[in-house]
Amino acid sequence: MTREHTSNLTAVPEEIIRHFDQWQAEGVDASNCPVRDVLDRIGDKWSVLILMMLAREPKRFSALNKAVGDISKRMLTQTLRALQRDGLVERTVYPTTPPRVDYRLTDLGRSALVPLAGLIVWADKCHEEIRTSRDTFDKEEAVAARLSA
Amino acid sequence: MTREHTSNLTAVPEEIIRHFDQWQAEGVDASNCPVRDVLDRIGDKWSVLILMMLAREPKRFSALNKAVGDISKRMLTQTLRALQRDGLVERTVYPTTPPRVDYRLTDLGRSALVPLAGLIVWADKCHEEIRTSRDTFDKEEAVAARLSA
DNA sequence: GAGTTATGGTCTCGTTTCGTTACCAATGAT
DNA sequence: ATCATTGGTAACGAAACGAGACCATAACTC
Repeated sequence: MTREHTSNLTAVPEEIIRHFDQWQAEGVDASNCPVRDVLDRIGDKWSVLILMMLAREPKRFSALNKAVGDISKRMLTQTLRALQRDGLVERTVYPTTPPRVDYRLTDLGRSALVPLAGLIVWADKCHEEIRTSRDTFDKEEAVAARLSA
Repeated sequence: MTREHTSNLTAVPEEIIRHFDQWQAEGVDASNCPVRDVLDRIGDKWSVLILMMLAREPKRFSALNKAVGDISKRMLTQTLRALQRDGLVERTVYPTTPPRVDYRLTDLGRSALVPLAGLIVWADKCHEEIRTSRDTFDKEEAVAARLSA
């Protein structure tokens, strides 16, 4: 049993766990927890995606709209405004006609991508296992439903 | 050198950026992007919080309810079911009266906490800067609104 | 033996948020 | 004169969310 294998799966830094413990003791309401504050914002449906899309280079509104595919203009506007408000994204308007608007990451936005990259790698690695688990769960649920009917 | 500054302080691994580029080329619809699949799920309002709360040890439903504070029982149930379905959390029922139900992280759930910890550290470090940015943005917006009125 | 308490939910209902579609202003091309 | 293009807004129906009432069961209290 290599230590490497086990600890890769289960090594949550003790320091972080202590952090969690502390928050837990106080109760992590939105009002008193900075992590809540930040996670509620970028933890929405589109923010992470858009940060990803801007990683390499600035993009125009329409390019983002096309890159994400199933986002509506409404939500794209809304998400970009929120990211801009939080200082993760910068908006530049060129007053031509038709107008041209560029969105680019700020330093803060780029810094966010570092931890997000870790999450993305994890998601990519584990999504197969997750899908399998979902299938199993749904099948069991279907069986249970049939029994109770 | 297309990008002059910034890469010293905030290095996003080139490998990750290439990943983004690739997805971008195809357009990241929910249907074809594994990261979307996973992020849409755990990127909701409560999942990350609950994973955090379970980091140290299993917890009962009521303990989670108290720890998170402003979550409703409805959403707690819903979130826990989703996490269970995805195989991140395990649910154990002890058929006593009143019933007792434990929730604990699976190995997969623990493995998620590693990248999440990175995100949490980032959030903790940057939330002050983000708040400042919000204040500035809101103030400017207020000025703009007054001008246009 | 009636009332109280405790747990882990579910149900209902009103509010927020989201997604879809239509529309707009300004200009250059046809 | 009409149409296409860009970066959005406005309005409306649909879906998700939050607050609170309710429930089953049994042990304990009076």
